[in-house]
Amino acid sequence: MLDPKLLNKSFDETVANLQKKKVSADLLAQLKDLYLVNKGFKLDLETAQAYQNDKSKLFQKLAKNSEELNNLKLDLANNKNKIAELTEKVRDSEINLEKLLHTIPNITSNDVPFGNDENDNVLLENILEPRIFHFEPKAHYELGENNNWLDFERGAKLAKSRFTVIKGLGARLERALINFMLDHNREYGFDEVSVPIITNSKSLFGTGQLPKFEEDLFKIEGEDLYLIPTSEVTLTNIFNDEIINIDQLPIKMTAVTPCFRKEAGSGGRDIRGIIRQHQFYKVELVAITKQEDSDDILEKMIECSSSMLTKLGLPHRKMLLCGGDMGFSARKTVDIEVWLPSQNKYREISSVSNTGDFQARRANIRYRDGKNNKLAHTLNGSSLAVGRTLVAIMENYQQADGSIEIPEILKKYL
RNA sequence: GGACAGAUGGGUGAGCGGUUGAAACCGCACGCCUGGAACGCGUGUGUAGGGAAACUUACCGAGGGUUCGAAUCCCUCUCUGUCCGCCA
Repeated sequence: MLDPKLLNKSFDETVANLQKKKVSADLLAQLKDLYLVNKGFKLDLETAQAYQNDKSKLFQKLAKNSEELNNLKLDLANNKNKIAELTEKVRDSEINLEKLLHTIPNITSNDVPFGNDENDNVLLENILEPRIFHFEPKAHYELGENNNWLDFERGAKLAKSRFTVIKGLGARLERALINFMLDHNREYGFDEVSVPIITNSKSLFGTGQLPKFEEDLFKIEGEDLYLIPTSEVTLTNIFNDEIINIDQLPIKMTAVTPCFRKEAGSGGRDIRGIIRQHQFYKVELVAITKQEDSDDILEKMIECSSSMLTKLGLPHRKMLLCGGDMGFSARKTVDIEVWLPSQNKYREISSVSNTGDFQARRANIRYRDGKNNKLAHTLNGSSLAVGRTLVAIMENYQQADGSIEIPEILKKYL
């Protein structure tokens, strides 16, 4: 959540910054007005409350049925009505303020470039050269069916389209990848955590999925519960409404969970194969840090994910996202894209973001720094989407005869 | 799912409808004591908002209600514990 004080104290700067994320200046001006109106009502309310509190103390001193007491009663009855009115006004103005505030994305870090979409992202680094094929490389869905790893029809039969049954060596490879990734992350200092994959609206609000992106989530009927779209939600919210002791920071966690996404609005994109599914495993990294440490830890998380691809021998590149391509909660995001020979291009396989205090303000995650409680910084990153890694291995390690070689490092996990 | 019990500050735990934002103890911080420490003694120590400050408002699981005044009374909900049921 945006700090509403920013609108009051440095309005122009904030407007300029949020232009990167396509937030209009009008909207922010409106937000500032709402903030000031609400503040005014609050002040009036507090004054009336102070009056009521103060005068109520006199009741113990005044004689029963005295004229003074009766007058006071009348006076306070009036004041009470006034309080009720003002309470209403404060509440209404607050609802209006929050409704708008909750839909404003995070401000971006200064080094985030302007831009509209993925074409304006900035290449940071290429790692490993794509292999040269002496035959026409097949798409993973073709390889998957030929090798009897991927069964799309049965997946659709069991649930619907965008669900897939993974079988045989494909299934074992998926599990091997998960184990390999978790071990790798532990070497980078991330403690393994096992979290619920169902979560409530409060947690989803905390990390920014709600209220704006409800249509992307699978909701449990009749309950305030949703399937998680990423374990970022449950990992980060482990600490919601808590004050963390500073010597526990940074907290670095990793988890594997299935993730569930409705993919509303993704239209016909990636309809073939397992690139875009309603359910997929993802190994996640989450860090909770001191304010001054988050930039460094972002770099380490990017390195953690990138080196994992290097170990797997998969060519990839790091892209600094432009404002227009960034997510709602992010202050700075670096995507890692893996080479897919069949598409002859790089596709997102990991996204690592520093959200600054945006999620911490929503989820109320703080740490004690001496006498002060400060909002923590939270970061998250896919330490690779498992399904997409499987895709990348299939395509990059395919042989002329249609078989798939197993990356050396995974052999001990099979 | 059924029955009962409970929810108070960093922790344990008192709280009568009005000097209780909250006793006491523990913890923590600082000071004194000491060569240094322990012990002991003293002082301080919740969160959030507003304000330059003085100060002020809200918060005792959450939300409502009664009252001039609610941690305290009433209602609803949530969670936790115990017992029963059901189970991986």
